[in-house]
Amino acid sequence: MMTIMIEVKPTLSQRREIAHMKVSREQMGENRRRILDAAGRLFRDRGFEAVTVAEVMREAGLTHGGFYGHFRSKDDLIAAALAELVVASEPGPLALPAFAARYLSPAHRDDPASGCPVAALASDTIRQAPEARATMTEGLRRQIARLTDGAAEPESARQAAIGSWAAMVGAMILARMSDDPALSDEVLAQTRAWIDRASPSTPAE
Amino acid sequence: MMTIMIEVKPTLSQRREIAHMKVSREQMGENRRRILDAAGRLFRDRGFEAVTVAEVMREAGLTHGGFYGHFRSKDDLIAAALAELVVASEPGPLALPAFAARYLSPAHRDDPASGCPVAALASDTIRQAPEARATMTEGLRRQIARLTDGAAEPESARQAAIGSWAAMVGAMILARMSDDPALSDEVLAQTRAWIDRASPSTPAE
DNA sequence: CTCTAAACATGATCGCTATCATGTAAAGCA
DNA sequence: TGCTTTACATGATAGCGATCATGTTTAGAG
Repeated sequence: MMTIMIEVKPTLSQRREIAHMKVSREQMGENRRRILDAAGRLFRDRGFEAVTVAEVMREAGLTHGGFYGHFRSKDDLIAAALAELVVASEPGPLALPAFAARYLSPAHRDDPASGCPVAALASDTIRQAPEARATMTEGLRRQIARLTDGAAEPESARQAAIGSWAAMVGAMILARMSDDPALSDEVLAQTRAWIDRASPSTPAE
Repeated sequence: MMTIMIEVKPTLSQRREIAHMKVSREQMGENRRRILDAAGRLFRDRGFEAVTVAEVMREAGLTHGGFYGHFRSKDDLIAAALAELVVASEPGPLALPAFAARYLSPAHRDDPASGCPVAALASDTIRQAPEARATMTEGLRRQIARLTDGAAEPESARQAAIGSWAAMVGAMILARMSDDPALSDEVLAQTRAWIDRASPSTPAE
């Protein structure tokens, strides 16, 4: 779930001086990707509601008018952006203690925009359109699968995967919610220790 | 955190036929409580943004005009409603396995409006005014205290309290997010089992 | 009992945002 | 090369929602 940080500083300067133009099909595809990427970061940073369509387009280096040439509606963009975020994570196995250590880091807490979409958007998704919820549910299945991949005892591994994944998501939300830095740090560290203690010992990732 | 469900079907009929009136100081206090109660339920159910001031007032049996006689702004209402929700929970100790069982129930999942304000509103609070975040942080401290109350070894108890509280909040959010009932149920059950397994065995609540 | 202030209802206002309407120029086909 | 379509820019539109303005009545002070 910890998506790889992608640096996309769009070369909007290229388009800056030209007014009214049609771009190549290739450019259009890149523009669409830029929109999705900007949306993914903005949504994680501020939630679905607080982000405006115009703002996403601006971040993507375009103006608000062209938006409806790419997406049917803002809800459509939300669904597409979530799918992109969930699909973007590679399906490789995740060894629990090492993964938890990375996930529960202050760096991750302090940078929601390029962090886990579940920690950032799960609550918002609850009230979202069915398609968005379905995408996140599929992401949850995949995450459980990744966390149980290569386990000896499937049953206890599944319990550990679900339990520690819930703890990671909950801890990240609580840590971001807390305005007391010490308590916030402690939530991360203690949850990490808690997961380590309860996890079947696994070699490094 | 699991607030007691309070049935407040206001006797607005009493006010229905009367137009333009000043109410007694006592009535005003009751009205304020009604507003806070309605806000607390609506916010938990649909989040801060999706709930309108007019809607809260309607639910409280009043009209939107009187709102600013009670609160400075919607943000002020949010802060007050959160404080009410967090303070309302009695400070008694919570024995972990029993509390987790109640918390991680399908009934709780299916009724956010009268359920835990943290599971419902923690993510929303992250982007809220400082006062709201401070209130929730204080609530987190209290919750940790309640979960560690009466423990033999303070250190490991604190770790267990934080770890399992994070797991409970995370599991509730994931369970509400999932559109697959079976998976949603499983998240609750497995997280509960995970907490039980990792918890120092405690007698019944 | 009078008078004043309070508490709430009704009815604006004002800004913000999703979405649509129109124009333009270049891409891509014939 | 000329024509048509398209991708995007610019400029509305329209509805919603927080907040304010005003009026009315009665609680509460004297």
